[in-house]
Amino acid sequence: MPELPEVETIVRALRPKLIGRTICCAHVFWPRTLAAPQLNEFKKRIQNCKFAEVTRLGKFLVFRLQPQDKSKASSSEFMLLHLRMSGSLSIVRSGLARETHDRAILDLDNQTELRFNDIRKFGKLYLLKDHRQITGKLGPDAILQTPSAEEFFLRLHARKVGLKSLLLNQSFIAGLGNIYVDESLWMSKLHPLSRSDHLTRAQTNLLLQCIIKVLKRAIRFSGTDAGDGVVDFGRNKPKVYGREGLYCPRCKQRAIVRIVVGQRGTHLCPDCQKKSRKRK
DNA sequence: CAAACTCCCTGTTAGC
DNA sequence: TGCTAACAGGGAGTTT
Repeated sequence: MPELPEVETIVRALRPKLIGRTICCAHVFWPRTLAAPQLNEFKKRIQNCKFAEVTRLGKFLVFRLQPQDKSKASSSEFMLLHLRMSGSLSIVRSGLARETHDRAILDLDNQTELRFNDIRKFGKLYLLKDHRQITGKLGPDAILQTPSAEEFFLRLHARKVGLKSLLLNQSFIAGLGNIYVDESLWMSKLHPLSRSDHLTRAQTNLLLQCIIKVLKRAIRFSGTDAGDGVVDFGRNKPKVYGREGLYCPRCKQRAIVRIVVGQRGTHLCPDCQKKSRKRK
């Protein structure tokens, strides 16, 4: 499940291979992958565009494309891609047989292809003149736009929700998914159901530091091995995620438990992560 | 406003 | 062995 560190890793790998390449032709094999515009217009507008920038915002991949047709006005196009659960990208030499779950392919001008493969078909592709249309709904990117400690405290206190739900909410902070929320809460010894407006300044400061630490470590390791066989991003192993029944690596007193929070499997140490008492 | 539920999907796994 | 049902989950949308 690609979250911020995995998407960052993908961006870094793709950037040198894509910058300067021109798209010759686009193919979409699963229509619902393309969120906007319609297929005909997508193919027409993306053809002869050159990759000018490869970045990300939250979990969105953001490709800035420069149209090459001299006849057209040459304002940038933005191709946005959200990998959701099972999406992945690869660059292969052209002419190879299509893989089973390939949903879209861009033919490039150097005998290679950019392929989007997505088993579960949840991924979404956009081509937009103004990417703020989509990315404008995102909260600050956890790494690229890290909020100040004060801002973080105030925003947590502006809401009255369970911590985990809020950290998963991309309009609150962008980039965290199920794994890194569980890991960040464990590291900061906070309970996923603690209310966001009950945290002290010390706690919100610590939480912010832990989020940054967890994400940067994962980026350093090119992602996290969730142990689900879907993604193998190296040797960065989670401390609690997917480790139900195993001893907490910090206190070594209690086994990790799994609860459900907002329909998401949630892993925590019942000893380290006590739910904070309600303040009177 | 917050929480709960539904939908989109398919590979994996538990249960019979 | 072979089948079916449950499950996983990001995010948008709907209902309570």
